[in-house]
Amino acid sequence: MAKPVSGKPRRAVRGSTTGRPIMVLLDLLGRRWTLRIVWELRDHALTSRALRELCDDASPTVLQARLTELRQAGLVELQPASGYRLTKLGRELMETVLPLHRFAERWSKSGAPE
Amino acid sequence: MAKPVSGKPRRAVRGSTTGRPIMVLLDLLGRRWTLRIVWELRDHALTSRALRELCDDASPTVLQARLTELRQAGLVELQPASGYRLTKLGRELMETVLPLHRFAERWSKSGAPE
DNA sequence: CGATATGCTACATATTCCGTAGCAACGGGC
DNA sequence: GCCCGTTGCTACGGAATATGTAGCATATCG
Repeated sequence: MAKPVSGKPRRAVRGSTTGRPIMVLLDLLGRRWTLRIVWELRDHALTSRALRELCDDASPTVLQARLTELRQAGLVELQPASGYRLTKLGRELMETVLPLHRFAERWSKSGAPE
Repeated sequence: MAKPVSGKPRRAVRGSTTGRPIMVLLDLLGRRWTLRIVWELRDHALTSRALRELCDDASPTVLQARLTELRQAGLVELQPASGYRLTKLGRELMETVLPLHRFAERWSKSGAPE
């Protein structure tokens, strides 16, 4: 485990210059694999490698970056024993994202690209 | 690339090789500006240029690409008079995404990066 | 005819992502 | 001790995307 997540401040988030929370959030979630990661962690902790497999073997570089971002955002935490998992806050996010599943089903039957 | 939206199907969506609707959807939404676009269209139609301003002046290249994807996905349509707006399906998506706003507020007070 | 606004595109530059490989640290079995 | 498998994580070069600026064709208004 290299870095205590608190390390670098760096420019808040890409895009969204306003700082409005919703923009920061949309910006954070609108990155490759971020939503997917949260989704895969929805009901069990996963090791970094298990997570990678579930994410179509996305490259560890990005996954690691996303995981760091998500940890800085307080949505994901790393448990020495079990691996990565959603924090309480992360689980709240999951709650609000879950309905997407039902929508996706409806969507795939009406307008989704194949 | 001037394409009538119905033109080519082209490789379904990046990543998500499974084809499960939720993956396709997460993949679609997990792209730069996609979520933001849907958000900005949440309750009024916008011309491409107005949309651009609202999206921190993102480059027209990506926005145009995203808009095309969203149109192919049946979530956004272009009205000659009023500009871009959500379809019925797009509005349903918006419904399921709206709770993010409230979450973002809570989040910004507990764990968000500044 | 301008003048203005629309949707959309070209192209070169920056940024980001991918894929492969590999590291250091921890544990278990022997 | 030693080997072996697993963990989290990183380096690096090439591929894919995004950015920024400019501009096109069309349409609408005066």
